[in-house]
Amino acid sequence: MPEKTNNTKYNYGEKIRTIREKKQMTLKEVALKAEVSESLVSQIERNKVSPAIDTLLRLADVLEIDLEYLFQDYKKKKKINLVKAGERNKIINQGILYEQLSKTIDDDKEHAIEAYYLEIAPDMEKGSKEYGHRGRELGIIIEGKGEFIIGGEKFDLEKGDSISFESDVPHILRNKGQKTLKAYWMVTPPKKAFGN
Amino acid sequence: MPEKTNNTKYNYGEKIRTIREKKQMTLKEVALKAEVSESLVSQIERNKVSPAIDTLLRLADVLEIDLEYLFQDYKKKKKINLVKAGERNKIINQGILYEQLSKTIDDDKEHAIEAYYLEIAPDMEKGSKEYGHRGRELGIIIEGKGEFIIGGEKFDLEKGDSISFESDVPHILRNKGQKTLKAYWMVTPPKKAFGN
DNA sequence: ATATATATTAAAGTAACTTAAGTATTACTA
DNA sequence: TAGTAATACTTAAGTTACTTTAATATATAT
Repeated sequence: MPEKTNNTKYNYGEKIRTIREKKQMTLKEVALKAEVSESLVSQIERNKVSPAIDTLLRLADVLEIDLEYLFQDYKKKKKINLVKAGERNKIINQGILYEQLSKTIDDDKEHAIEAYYLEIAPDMEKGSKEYGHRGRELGIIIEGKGEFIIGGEKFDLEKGDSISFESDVPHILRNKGQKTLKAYWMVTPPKKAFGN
Repeated sequence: MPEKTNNTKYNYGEKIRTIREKKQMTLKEVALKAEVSESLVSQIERNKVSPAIDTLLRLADVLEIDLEYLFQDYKKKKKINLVKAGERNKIINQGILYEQLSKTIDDDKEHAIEAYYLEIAPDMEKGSKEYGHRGRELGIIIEGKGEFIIGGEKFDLEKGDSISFESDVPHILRNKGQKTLKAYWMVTPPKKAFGN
């Protein structure tokens, strides 16, 4: 009869144990600081239980790690990702041209930077309705005149201007000129970095 | 007698409820997809319980949010950072011109993207000096011809090419043309380290 | 008013968590 | 070479609390 184990996917138990051992701390020591029982830490590290989030937060605090670390995929390969100018993947969505500057590998979006070259026709706009996506965006205007509205503020953007902001604040980029608005646009980290 | 509530610090319950309502999903719908009871979701959203991490992961998945979002501090100011074309901070270092595309605010290491406009004179090169710099970089060639050497591989770069890679792999960008090599360059700062 | 849908509450269940005892390893002493 | 003690970790049983089932409330609509 097989033993019960949880979360083979992330295996955060082993990660916790590894970190604890690197720090040369004992179960007792960690348990004491986290104000939980020594036994519980042992069980968590061996994936015997699915701890309460409060418990996990306390352990992460004691071990000085981000929760994110425990749930990130380690299949990540340090791939070098070259996209030639003529081979950009192009997407047209609602009157806006997106050219991908980093390849999207099929089964994942593991790029720490998602980058696009954008073309927005006159009077068209690019909006966002992302909730809870922690991250930051940065745009660089290459050509044309734009209007950027974010969190009640309005900015006029011209060639060479660059703007960066938190992704989860609703924002709109609108072409206010006569010509096509061209820009580079970057998002980091990509959406859905972990937790799926 | 005051009601029992957990996690006043992060208040992820309210966040979950807010996101669910924005997505116009019902408790039942979320519960069904996450394979937990409707009742439990209700209790979690009102901070009545400290859910198991597995439960929380399922909810995050259904709502398409990062766990991290639920536990980030909201004291962070979501600063909007506009740099006008003519007002870029310029740095010249070893024959290379760097123009900052995002302002560096003193106490703030929170910029997820550090961006530069680069100009490299013929035969000059830009190397990576910093070791253990975790994170990712992305470059876009605007003009000129370059040679990019990373981890034993060599790439020829031309106008419009973009390349991204892990920062901690030693790399060199060299101008191999007759004209000035122009590029945009982006760096994501490292996350909180662990164990070292 | 009846029905339907959404959210909360109460109870019973099950699993996380604690306490306490157990094993194993290491170290010290005779 | 034991023999004892101390340390680190695991296991077992009891307690707490998360989770579910089912009932109740509340609003909206037919």
